[in-house]
Amino acid sequence: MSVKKKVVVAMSGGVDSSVTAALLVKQGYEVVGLTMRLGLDSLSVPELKTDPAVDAARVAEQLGIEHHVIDFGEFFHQQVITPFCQEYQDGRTPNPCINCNKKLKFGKLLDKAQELGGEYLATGHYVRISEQPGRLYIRKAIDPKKDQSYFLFALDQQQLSRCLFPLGELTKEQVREIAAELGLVVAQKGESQDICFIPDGNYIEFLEQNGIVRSGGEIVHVSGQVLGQHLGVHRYTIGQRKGLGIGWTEPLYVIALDVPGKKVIVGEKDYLSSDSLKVSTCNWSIPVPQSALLCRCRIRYRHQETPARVEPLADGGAFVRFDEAQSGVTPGQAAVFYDGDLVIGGGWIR
RNA sequence: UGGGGCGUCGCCAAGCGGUAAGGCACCGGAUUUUGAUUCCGGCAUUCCCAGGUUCGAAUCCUGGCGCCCCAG
Repeated sequence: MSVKKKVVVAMSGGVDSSVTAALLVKQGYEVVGLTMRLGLDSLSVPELKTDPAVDAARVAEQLGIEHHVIDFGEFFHQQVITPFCQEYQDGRTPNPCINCNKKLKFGKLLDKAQELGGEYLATGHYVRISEQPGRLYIRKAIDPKKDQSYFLFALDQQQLSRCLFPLGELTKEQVREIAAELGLVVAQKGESQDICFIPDGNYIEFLEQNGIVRSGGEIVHVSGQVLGQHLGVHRYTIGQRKGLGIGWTEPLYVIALDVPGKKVIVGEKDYLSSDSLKVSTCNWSIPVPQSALLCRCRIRYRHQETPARVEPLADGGAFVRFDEAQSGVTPGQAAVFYDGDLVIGGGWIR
């Protein structure tokens, strides 16, 4: 009873993971901080002058906990960056964060946490875990504005059983207050945003510097009329409006990408609507359903989940039909299924 | 070289004598812990050119220039 449970906290040097560590210390855990290096130094913009590992170490020192830094650069590149580029190459729009959570944070990093003797791995995600008889579910965070359940849908029971998410019960405001009260050195840091390995947000440039070759083609209206030229299908994503450079009577959006034909198909907003979609490689928190079920489905982060009927397919995927057509169903993004606050499953839109 | 129509921001387009709407595109910003989306702001002292009438013209007149259509 007096033996403290050991928990490893993934510390990024930001406010959230720092408070996570602080809370766990307060709760009586033996906390060990662990910071990943992802080999992004060369990718980072010079303005990001603070080294995450240094900030994390300073916080760890403040909290009086052990802290380690580990280099996962190669793994990250192999498991996250490469697939990210490949998806764009194939005309899809990837969500690298989900993949990173599955493979790196709750894969490789979790393994490392266990090596360090950690019973759990804690992160600063805004999400909760709900334990039902024999099952663990990702549950939405208290703070709807910060909820990150969508990003964690791919975790399996094994992974969930080793996670701790203290921030799921708090609002961002509360987290900031705690950081300030504790006088954490990172209390004033801003929100992170964009894809972590593309700090300036210019993913097109990133792709082209990482092997994707510009290969131009036509911008074609759904009616067949050629409206212009583009420098590569990888520069576009479904639902995109900006950057087409076409003056039209109405705004035009990217409706579809034709990789073999090197065509970007555009059309008026109505063409973005779909009343159904297919997903592949579903991950379920509920027992794998044998028949269609009704739930709510979110097709992108910050999408208001909408009523849908999910029909499992023999290949491990599922067919999803919405009660009301949704705009901008995008291959490469995840469709996540909810039952109230609980994530019951999800898959990759294809 | 007969007849008709038209020429306003990169594109579409209001205006019809009273001192340049709007949409698209573009640019900037906000929002955003994926990509998009969305939101806010900016964007023609000037209306094909040159004269003329008028207190005043993109709007009227004259002459050019350039398109388009129908005809021989």
